[in-house]
Amino acid sequence: MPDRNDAARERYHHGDLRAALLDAAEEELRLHGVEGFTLRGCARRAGVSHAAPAHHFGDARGLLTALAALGYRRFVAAQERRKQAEGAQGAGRLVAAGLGYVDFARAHPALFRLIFASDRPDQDDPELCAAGEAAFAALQADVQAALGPQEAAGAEGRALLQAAWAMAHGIADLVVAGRLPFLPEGDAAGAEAMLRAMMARSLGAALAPPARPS
Amino acid sequence: MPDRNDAARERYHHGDLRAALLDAAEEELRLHGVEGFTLRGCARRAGVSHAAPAHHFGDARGLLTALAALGYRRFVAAQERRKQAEGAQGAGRLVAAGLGYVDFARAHPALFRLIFASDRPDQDDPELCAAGEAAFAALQADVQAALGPQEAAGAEGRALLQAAWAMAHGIADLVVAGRLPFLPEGDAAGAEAMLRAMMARSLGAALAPPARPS
DNA sequence: GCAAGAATATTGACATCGGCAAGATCACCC
DNA sequence: GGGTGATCTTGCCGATGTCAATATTCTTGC
Repeated sequence: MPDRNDAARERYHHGDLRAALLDAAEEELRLHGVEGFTLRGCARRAGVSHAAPAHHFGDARGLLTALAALGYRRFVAAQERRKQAEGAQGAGRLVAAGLGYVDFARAHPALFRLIFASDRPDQDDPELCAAGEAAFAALQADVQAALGPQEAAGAEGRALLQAAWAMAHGIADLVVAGRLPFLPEGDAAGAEAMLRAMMARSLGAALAPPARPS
Repeated sequence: MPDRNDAARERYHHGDLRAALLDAAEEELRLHGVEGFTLRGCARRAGVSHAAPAHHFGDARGLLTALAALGYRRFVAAQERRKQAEGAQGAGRLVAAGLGYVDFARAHPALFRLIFASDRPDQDDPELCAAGEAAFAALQADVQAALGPQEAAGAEGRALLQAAWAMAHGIADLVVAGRLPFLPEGDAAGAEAMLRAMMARSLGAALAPPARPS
């Protein structure tokens, strides 16, 4: 194994082309969007021939599926980061998760669309399915934190889960599309307060059940 | 003008190729999605050569832009239909509009994605801009109906508008993606009740301001 | 050590796509 | 009824995704 780190790109065998292609694909996606994504462009960016990706991903769909799965895991991580950073408890975890949802969409708009609004990834792929199920499980756990295991399993739990999810998703998708009209551009704190208020609204009475009714 | 209705497809000049191409494009979009959309496929479906669309729409983007504008107007009409069918008043108009929003997304998923989640239409196109502004104006009018012109112009009006929009959009986009887990498939009335409850949740206190607090 | 086979990457080919240019056909107007 | 502009076709080009054939390198067994 004669050091393959610096001289990797000069050799016939790349060394870690799979990871390099995922990096290249992410950058291509960022620059050109899902609809301008090109397998040959990825290969060029990674410095290999146009047919090289096939050995690692099969076809373009395979590469985009792997990228979507990778992005999905980062999406869950962004929500987790928010929850931990805020030390959120109870229903506050749902609010924090929603803000993390939007964080991810703003940071990686093309990846967000690849995951949620594209037919190109293979939704039956086991890795992608697992990533999606992990995201759903985290959401269910947050609903439990908000309502307790008893309520969370019932109709109110389902309603809360769907409402929080739909609100977060709607905000995120509209932000990516540049269609949230009153979101302040320069004012990060103001924007955050607005998003927080929108999330809180979707939670309804769940936000402060043990407190007095104001 | 020797009757051009039945024999139109046999002639060198089509007669109304622009409209025929829009029909063909809608069907192609429905079948293959935005990402599988093909200008040549549209031309084939309309029974003309592959270069014919250029004379009416310039390029593929032009055709998709015109289709998006057309779809946007239908999208507004779907919301209007709901509001009238329910005879909705006050904040109920926002709920009805949200249900119309979802109606459209379910009936025309690919068109919905073309409008809200695609970079291919030209968002600076005057016709498309006008359609978008009409949709926004209708939403503003519904907020006025819910809060009155006074409140609607203030911060609460902006918050209500964005919350209702984001909730409706989130539901619609998740439905199109097949990701609303608890939406009953066969039970139309149950599904409608669930969507209605989600919309109502996003409106917060605005739903029944003149009534007693239950 | 080293040869055989597997893994990895390249080259070349093909069908299809979007867009352009040149030519054919038709409608309309004076 | 002839000309002019609009409409449509044909042919072409570069780019793309995928496949087959080939070249290079790694690994494994002996």
